[in-house]
This record gives sequence, C-alpha cells and structure tokens, in this order.
Amino acid sequence: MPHANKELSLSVIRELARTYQAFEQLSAFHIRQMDLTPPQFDVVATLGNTPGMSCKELSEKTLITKGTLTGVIDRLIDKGIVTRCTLEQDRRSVMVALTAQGDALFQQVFPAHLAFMKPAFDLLEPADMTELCQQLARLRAAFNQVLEQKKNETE
Amino acid sequence: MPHANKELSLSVIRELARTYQAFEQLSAFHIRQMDLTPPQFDVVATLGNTPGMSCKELSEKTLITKGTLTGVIDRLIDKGIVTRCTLEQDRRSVMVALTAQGDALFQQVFPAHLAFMKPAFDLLEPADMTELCQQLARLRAAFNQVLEQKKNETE
DNA sequence: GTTATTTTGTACTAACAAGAACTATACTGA
DNA sequence: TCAGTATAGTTCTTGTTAGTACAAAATAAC
Repeated sequence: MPHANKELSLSVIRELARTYQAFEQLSAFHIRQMDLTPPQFDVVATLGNTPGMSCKELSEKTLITKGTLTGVIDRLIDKGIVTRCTLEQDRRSVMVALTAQGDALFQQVFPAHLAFMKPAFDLLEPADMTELCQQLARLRAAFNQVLEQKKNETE
Repeated sequence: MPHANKELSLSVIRELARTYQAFEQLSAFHIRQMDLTPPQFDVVATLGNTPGMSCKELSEKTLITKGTLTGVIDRLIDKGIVTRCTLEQDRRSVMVALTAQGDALFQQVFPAHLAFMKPAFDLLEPADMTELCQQLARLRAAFNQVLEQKKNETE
C-alpha cells in the first residue's frame, strides 16, 4: 500500500474542487441564459427521451436528495415543464415525466448545452480525457470505500 | 486541434461530478461530527495559522462568494470562533480572524480531518495522483478559458 | 478640490442542500 | 391476520448559494 503524501493529497483535493467549480460556473452560465437552474436542467436532461420515472429513480440519477427534489419538481410543474402522476400499482410512488412543452424544451436546450460546452473539450486530447476518467473513477472508488467503512465504524 | 467526442465529454463531466460529490460526502460526514458545516470548516482551515484576512481575500481562497461569506462568518461569530474588526487604513475592509477558541478548534480539527481523509489517499499511487492533478489543471484551464470567451461575447 | 468611478462588504430574494420527522402505502413473518 | 418493518414522498429546519441592489469608503479624473 502506497504511503500517502500529505501535500499531494491536499493538491488533489484542491484541484478537484477548483476544477469542479470551474465546470459548474461555465455550465451554469449557459443554463441561466435558458431560464433554468442547474438542478432543473439536470432533471429535464434526465427525463429527456424517457417515458418518465419515479422520484427515487430521478434522485439516484441526478444525485439530488429526495427532499430537495420535491421543491425542484414543484417549480418545474409551475413552469409547465413536467407532470406528476401517481402509479396504480404502487400508490406510494409518483411518476414524473416531461410534458409536451417540456419535451420541446429538452429537444432544444440539451443539444444547445452540449454545443456550448464543446469548445472546452476541444482544447483537450481524447487520450487525456480517457485517462482522466479512469483516474477519477479510481479516486471516487477510494472515497466511497472509505465512507462505507467509516459509516460502519460509527454504527 | 482534437475533435471532441460527445460521449467522451459526457463521461468526463459525469466522472468529475460524481467524484467531487463522493469527496464532499466523505468530507462532510466527518465535518458534521465536529459540529461544523463544510463552508465553516473551509473558513476555519483557511484562517488557521494566519493573522487574519479581509473578506475579499477569504472569498478568493475559499471560493465562497462574498454574499455567502457574510452569513457564514455571522454564524462562526455566533459560535465564538472568529471575530470581525475594521481596519484603520481602509475602513471599507473587515479583518476576519480566529479567536483564541477558534484557534484551539483549528489546532484540533484540521489534523483530525487530514487523518480522517488519509485512508482514501492511501489507496492511490502517488504517481497517479500527480498525473491526476495535471489532467485536472488542464481541464480547469479549458473551462476558464471558454468561460471568459463566452462572457466577452455576451457583453 | 470636487465629481466620477471603483472597491468592499452587507441586505435581500429565490433556489438548492442535507437531514430528520412525518404520512401513507406496501411488504413480511409468525 | 395483524403487528412490525420497510419504502416513497413530502414537510420542516438550518445553512449555503448566486445574483442583484445598495451604502460607505477609497481612488481617479478633471
């Protein structure tokens, strides 16, 4: 097992945070121009080209906690972008889906957002991006592994 | 200039977001046990071992916007961890610094947090971490460059 | 030397975030 | 069957976030 260098660990944390924030800033800049918030865009993008899904499923895909999701969906309903309908087979569940207007919005804003972000990725080599994905996946696995372990210790 | 692959770009975004969230979860899990919130910890860690600094400087180092910082500092003052005092030479500025109690807290929680996170980094090779930092820096530079460009186009 | 501009921080709003408590529904095992 | 448990969503609280508008102070311009 490698011996972790304190400075190096801090560098990784710093770079990860700053890079993520830079992405958020760039992404949010465009999303706001489309009169959506980042979580709202996330929901619309996740529901796009699907018949709809439960809050639970939506929460897992968007990483938005269920409590927050209630409010985000409320606001999207106010805008006429999504609908809620209860399922017959399990009346605890709620099916959330895009309205016709929401689908039209998705067809417009999703490609637009990809096109907006594209210039940033054009600055990078595909091989580097593949490498980066693998490194990030490893780091994420390490975080998740330690989190599980710590949670179990606490119980 | 390389030709960006749509799928690859989406993978990078997804990995970046998920890895950052995994880090946040692990980090926040410990920070909450110490009766702080992540931004509050960030401020305490930044002020530690310094004579204090202005809100502006603190904002730049923590990446917390100045509007948010006002509230975070208010709550830290309520807890007796930091103080605000106006500078004589520039009365627009406010100097924020740790109190004696705040410094004691810093001396305790900062090493504790590093120790808490260490096992995750022990799972990685130092060479990989160095590589990752470089890749992230490149990606961040690309995001920032495009953001500046888009902002100028909008004006 | 007064006016114009910039800088620094705060006040306010709408939205998001995590967690805990709560309601309603569904499942499970004796 | 029915008590106990688990699951799905909502509600509530506290705190963070970005953005805008604002007040006070400092700097620049003339």
